[in-house]
Amino acid sequence: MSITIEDVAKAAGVSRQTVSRVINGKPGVKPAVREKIETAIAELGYVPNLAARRMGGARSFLIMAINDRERTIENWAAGHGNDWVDQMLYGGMLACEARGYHMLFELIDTETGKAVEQVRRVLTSLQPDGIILTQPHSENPELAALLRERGRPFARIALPDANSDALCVHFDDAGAARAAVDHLTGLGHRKIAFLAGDRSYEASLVRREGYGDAMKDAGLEPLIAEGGYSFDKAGAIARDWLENGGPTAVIAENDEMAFALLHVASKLGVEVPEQLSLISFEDTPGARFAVPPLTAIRQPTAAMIARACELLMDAAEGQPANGDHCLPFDLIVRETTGPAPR
Amino acid sequence: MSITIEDVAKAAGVSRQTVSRVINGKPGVKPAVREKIETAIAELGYVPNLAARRMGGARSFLIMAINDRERTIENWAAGHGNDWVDQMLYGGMLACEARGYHMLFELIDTETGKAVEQVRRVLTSLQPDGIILTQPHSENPELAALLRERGRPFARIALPDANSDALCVHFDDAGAARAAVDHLTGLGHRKIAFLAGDRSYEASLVRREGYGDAMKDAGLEPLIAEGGYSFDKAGAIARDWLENGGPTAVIAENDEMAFALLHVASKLGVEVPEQLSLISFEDTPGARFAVPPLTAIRQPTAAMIARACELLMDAAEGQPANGDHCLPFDLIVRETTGPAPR
DNA sequence: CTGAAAGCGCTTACAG
DNA sequence: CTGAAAGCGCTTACAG
Repeated sequence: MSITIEDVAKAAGVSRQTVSRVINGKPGVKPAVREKIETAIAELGYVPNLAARRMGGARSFLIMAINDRERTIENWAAGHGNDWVDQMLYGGMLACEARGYHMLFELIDTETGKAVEQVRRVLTSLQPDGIILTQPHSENPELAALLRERGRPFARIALPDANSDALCVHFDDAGAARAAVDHLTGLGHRKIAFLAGDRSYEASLVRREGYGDAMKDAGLEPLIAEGGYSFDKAGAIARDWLENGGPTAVIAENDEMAFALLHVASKLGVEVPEQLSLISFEDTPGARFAVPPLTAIRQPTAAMIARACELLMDAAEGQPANGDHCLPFDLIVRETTGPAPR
Repeated sequence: MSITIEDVAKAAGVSRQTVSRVINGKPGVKPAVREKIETAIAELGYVPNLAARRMGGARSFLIMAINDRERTIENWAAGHGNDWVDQMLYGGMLACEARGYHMLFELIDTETGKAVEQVRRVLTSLQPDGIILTQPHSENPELAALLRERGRPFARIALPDANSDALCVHFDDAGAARAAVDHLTGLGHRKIAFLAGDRSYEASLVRREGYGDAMKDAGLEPLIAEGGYSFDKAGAIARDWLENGGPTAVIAENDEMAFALLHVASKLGVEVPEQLSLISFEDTPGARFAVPPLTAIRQPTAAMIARACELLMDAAEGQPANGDHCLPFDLIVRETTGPAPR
């Protein structure tokens, strides 16, 4: 029912292998023949069937991103939107499309046993040419082992792992923490706290370190509190700080905690940014709707996924990619940072 | 390299057709044999290769949702998040997954010529079992014609089209408009305006009608203004109303226009909801962040896409689906509606 | 109830 | 530079 390679071959008066060569941009076809084939393709509107290509032994032209099932669904169900997924699709779909690939997107359970089983299934049912592991799957060594064993190229969206040379794409967490500190010291702040997330996240550790180093370099005393990425925990910490002459500036590891700070400050009549400056490390769409709008580090999510796709497509085409790729972040200054109060 | 149907057949001591029957849940396999095969499948961890299934002449197990390229990318690029895409994936991915299908998501240009060409391409490259057409593609007759000509089941997320019996899934726009009016009259409002979007959208027309009928039934005078879904246009209209003793309540067709109203009201010192009540017809995540949070009609996006997927999977499995399917909406009362001022 | 045959639309070696 | 052959992992009729 559809036009096949055979139809093109017939129309161009050649064999189907020759058509295949042209489709795949392979050398060794006389220019005149190539042109005849290209004309036939255009006239017939021929488009190769990907399933058949795959069966023939070629690539699947599929890049699969693996996301955390629970967290993703939770966000969707709450109607919160999901900035991560949006930016991932933005970066990934366009990168794939540009080279004739398609991006697939799977929800995988966090629990290792289930995760391995589920990834195994999609690996064989869909046969993706490359896999992108996002948090927290990107830090799961068993998943990496499975992929390596299957010989499937994969990219971790995560900080480099000393025990592994797997391809990884990330951004400069430490540098971003330092940039946040520098922005604040530039405004005259000296009591700058870091409202941290969870120690089980590698990135959180690195950010703390970047923060600590920057503070030390500025001759300031670091102050780190554990907010666990939670609104309530962060709120309690904020209340303690604001009621007891704590920091004049806070760097929060995610928007949720930044919102808590804003909330408590408003309740306590502490003005932002006049009396308290605030930087978030996340910048979801809500950051812009906050009152006042949050100054924030913007992670290059779309760019990281796009890069991962590029590297995986390169690998699928025979140029194995590896190493770690660090992408630049942005510090977006909005309205929650201002000169330190005297 | 992967386990194939042949391996299972060998392990169970049967032919591969018999295994195929079991995989596909077809009748005519002796219970004992079926069990033996199922055991082998479990032990070997066999998972069918979808590309091969497709090539063998079966389904592709792919459902493809077609979205507006420009609008989607625009939202992503602005870092706005994209509630529609999120809810679409939420409803669609889970529905597909539950029956062993996968949801694919394509960005297609609005311009008809390009759209037809692009859809034609993905149709033959990916061979989806079903296609979901979302706005504005769902109102493009050429796309519907192409799909019909190809014999591919498709569902329009749109209001029923009198000229077509194509499967369509939508929600009760007119009923939602009426519910908004009723909520407002229940609060004592009598001057209730409808801030409409664009006449080129079928849904907008239907909502106007629902609004008009409800007003008439309540013995009230309808007042419709054309806001074109635009912040600026809506702002100008709002200013005119608020400065000249206009309506005490407004129903806006999208959040953008509702935000404009809020913005102008705040500028003019008009208190919401004390002096002005407001209902939006969209309820993106931003609606909750608005000050005050918006009372809104919530469209059942996830449910509509899930339903479309169900119907298309039914069709792929031989139970052709048709007709129009109307899903219920929610009126979420937050803080922008209150008793009419006296 | 079960199996042998043919074929889906491609690609990969292998000849020439 | 080009083509004939074999095969990828399945499924669909068709026999028995």
